[in-house]
Amino acid sequence: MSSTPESTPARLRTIPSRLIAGVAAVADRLVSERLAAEGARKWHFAVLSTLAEVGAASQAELSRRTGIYRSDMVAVLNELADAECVRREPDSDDRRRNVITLTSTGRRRLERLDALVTDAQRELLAPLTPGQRAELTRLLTVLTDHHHRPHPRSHDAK
Amino acid sequence: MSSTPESTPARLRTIPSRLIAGVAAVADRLVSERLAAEGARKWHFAVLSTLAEVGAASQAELSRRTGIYRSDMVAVLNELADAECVRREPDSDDRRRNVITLTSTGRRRLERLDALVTDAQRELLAPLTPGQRAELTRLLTVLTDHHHRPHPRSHDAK
DNA sequence: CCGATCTCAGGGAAACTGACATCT
DNA sequence: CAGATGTCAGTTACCCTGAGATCG
Repeated sequence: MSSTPESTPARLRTIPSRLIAGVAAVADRLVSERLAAEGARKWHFAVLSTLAEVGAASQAELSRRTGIYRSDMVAVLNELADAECVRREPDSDDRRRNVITLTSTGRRRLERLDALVTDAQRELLAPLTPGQRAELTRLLTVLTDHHHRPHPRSHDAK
Repeated sequence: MSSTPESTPARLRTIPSRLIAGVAAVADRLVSERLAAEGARKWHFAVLSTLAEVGAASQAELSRRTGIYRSDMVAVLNELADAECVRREPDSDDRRRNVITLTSTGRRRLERLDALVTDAQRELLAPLTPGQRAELTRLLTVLTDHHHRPHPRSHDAK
């Protein structure tokens, strides 16, 4: 198998957290490479995808739904707005907020990015049977649901 | 349960690469927090664990086996050497190399860190039955083996 | 000359913290 | 007043590149 004379020690290789980190790295690379071909990054996809599903939203809401920090959201939205994929306008009902809206340009861009992401998933899961893919998704969902938010990542209010 | 009215959109929530990234983040946090209680990080554990399994090794070999970059390995070994967990001495057979050896202090430290890491795995996989844990490990192993190294991460020659 | 090893000097993306002014 | 929001300025850990010096 491995052409290298050296390989990861058995102890390390079977530690679940390391196994997961390794697969996550592969997955991330696959997705990022595909998106980079269109000059996009995964956050762009996450934001566009969220907007398409829930309609217009404030930046804080987008932050919670995508897992991107408020602070980092600013730059992402700047990029998307520069590319005319979203519009950012002050909310007249609540003047602290900006209302982010998906443009038709953004919708078309999302379609392309979505295809790339789907492609990457196919490549990632290629070695598994359909049943195994479903089982993997199921197990991962159980884990995320269980360890779900006491996590700092989505800035949950308490 | 989430007290927030907002949640991740269905489309995003079911994308395998995002699912995996989420679990990987949880896993990483669990492991890192436990190790931090002993003032250690995961790289320390990886290096000590590798040394315990394969005996003395050069830095480049450690780099390949653990997945840490040569460049970053320097600092990790400095820390481990400062804590007297490893010794670093020039190789008399090949004077380009340093031979890294696990000390008895390092061995004791590894025992403690290993317990912490094992603990973190237990917590991570707590919501799964033993059978599910085995299945998850199996699926992840299939994926890592299949996507195995055309990867840049371990500086494979060729 | 070619290649491997160790080291250092960075860059870039990402995760995260803290602070501030503005608004409800 | 407490709390949410958008923004900016940071830090930290990682991932990764490149280059130089030494050596086989």
